[in-house]
Amino acid sequence: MLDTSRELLASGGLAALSMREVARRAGVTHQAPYHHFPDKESIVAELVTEGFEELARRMALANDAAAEGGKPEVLRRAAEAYLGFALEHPAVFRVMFRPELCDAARFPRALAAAERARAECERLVRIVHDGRFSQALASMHWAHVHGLACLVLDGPLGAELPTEEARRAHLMEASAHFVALVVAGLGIGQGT
Amino acid sequence: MLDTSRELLASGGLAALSMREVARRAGVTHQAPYHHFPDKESIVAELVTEGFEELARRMALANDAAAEGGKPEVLRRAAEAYLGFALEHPAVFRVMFRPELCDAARFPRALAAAERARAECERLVRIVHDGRFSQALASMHWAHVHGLACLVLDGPLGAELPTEEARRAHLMEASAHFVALVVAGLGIGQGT
DNA sequence: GGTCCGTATTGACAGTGTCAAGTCAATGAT
DNA sequence: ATCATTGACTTGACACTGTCAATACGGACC
Repeated sequence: MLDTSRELLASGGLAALSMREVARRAGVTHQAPYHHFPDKESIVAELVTEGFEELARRMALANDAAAEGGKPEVLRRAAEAYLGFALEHPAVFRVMFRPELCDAARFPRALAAAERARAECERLVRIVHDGRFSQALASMHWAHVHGLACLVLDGPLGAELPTEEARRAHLMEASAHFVALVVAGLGIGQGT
Repeated sequence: MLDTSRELLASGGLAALSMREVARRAGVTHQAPYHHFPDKESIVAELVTEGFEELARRMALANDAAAEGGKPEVLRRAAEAYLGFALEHPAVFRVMFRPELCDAARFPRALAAAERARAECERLVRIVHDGRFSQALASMHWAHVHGLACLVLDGPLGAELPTEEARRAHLMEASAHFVALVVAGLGIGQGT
């Protein structure tokens, strides 16, 4: 059932995800899905929750690389994690950042999952900036990867980078510039 | 007519923008708008076009500050221009980056306007990086402001920064960090 | 055996975008 | 002056959506 919803969302975007269509694909009448989900928003919320959980998982894995690879490696892997998720699940990613589709007050699980991803972002900031943290710094890091993801999915970059490899390569190149700036900035601020 | 559409979009998001509602507000029947716009997509496309034109205008103004203020000032003003537009016209901004709502092939004007904004971004890169340009560099800069805008409009930042002043302040603080990194990176690469 | 509950069905309602045809006034050419 | 054309609008329909209401079925439990 959720699988069907995921397929619909992935194939035709949010417009293709309709209660009646998932019922059709399940071979039941249009009202049957309402016994498993109170309304359409609940289905979307479930997909959003799963999305944030998966994203947080990937971000956590990237942050765990701090021990072996050092700060540049953490930044590289974090970007790879975030952008990899966006490229592999574009439709889910888009829906995750449209709060009007999934009221936070009604779906605390979705909010908690998003909070988890955010916590990983905060962890990254502390790792990279030697324990220091500010919301502005976190926003800067998050905005970098998020902006890249948005631009390649729905912006001008997406139109002219047709293959997934081209997109990945371009994103990692742009991200490498950012990482270089950050490590250079760290080097100026102090040693290491 | 377009004014009504803008109001609806601004007040209740894309969901509130319906052909029948603009007809209602104009005091005519539901079919009348179809004599001025072939379909709903055309209205959205018009709003998107205007949006990109205004955005490009603001970006151009920011870039023109190169003569007086130097690179950091250009970067600051560019961020202010982009984020200011997003904060002042959130609903239009959101629609501008949802290509499924406005087929580029059908609406070349919208595409041209978007291209103009992009050209201003390229101009900024050349100004800041002493004439050098790469798509990856441009993506990095664009992603920074675009990511910030998306996060504050629809992401976790938006929920806890209720007033517009708080949002503006936070965005400019995050952006200042980025600008500092860029100028630091430039200082390392060469003199100046 | 009877009751309850989860699952499914049928049928309806309001709302949407959009097609098709018809009305009606103004305009311009013959 | 008459007539055809054009543009703005109306009426009426269709298919589609999410959702509410009432109804049926079938197994679990007392």
